[in-house]
Amino acid sequence: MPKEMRYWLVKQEPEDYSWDNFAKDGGTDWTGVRNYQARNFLQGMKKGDSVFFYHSGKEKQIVGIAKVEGEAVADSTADEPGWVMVRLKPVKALAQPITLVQLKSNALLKQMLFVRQSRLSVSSVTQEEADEILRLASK
DNA sequence: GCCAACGTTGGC
DNA sequence: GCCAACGTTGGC
Repeated sequence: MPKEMRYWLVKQEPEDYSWDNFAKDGGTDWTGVRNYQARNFLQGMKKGDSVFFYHSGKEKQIVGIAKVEGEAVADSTADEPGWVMVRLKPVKALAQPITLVQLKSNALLKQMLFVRQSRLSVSSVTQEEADEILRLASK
């Protein structure tokens, strides 16, 4: 039975928590999501899924790939119940970061949910989009 | 620094 | 339940 591979994208201000911080930590609980749509995506994550790591703010580029280490659990940093966090582990930095400009100039990738909805901090990525990102990143 | 897009809040 | 006002986010 072929294993279904799923892809996601999380966004982070590098000034708050950069890929380098993440790589140094060797993994982190993705906490602090306080948006229902983003929360629903977090809840959809399954162990082994791949997660693109995007730097917002000045950089605006996808910089690395992470992996989901486990199912969503209650967010320990939340004041109210109902919010979740997911344990993520770094896999590798992209050989070539993919900038937002590149994404927007690509017919397929400019359709990405997170490109269309820039404020969404966690989003899903389709297999086709993931393939294209990985193709660009290995150039 | 500005502004568009979006989500949340609170008065009615 | 509607909607105006407000706050936040993030691209430009």
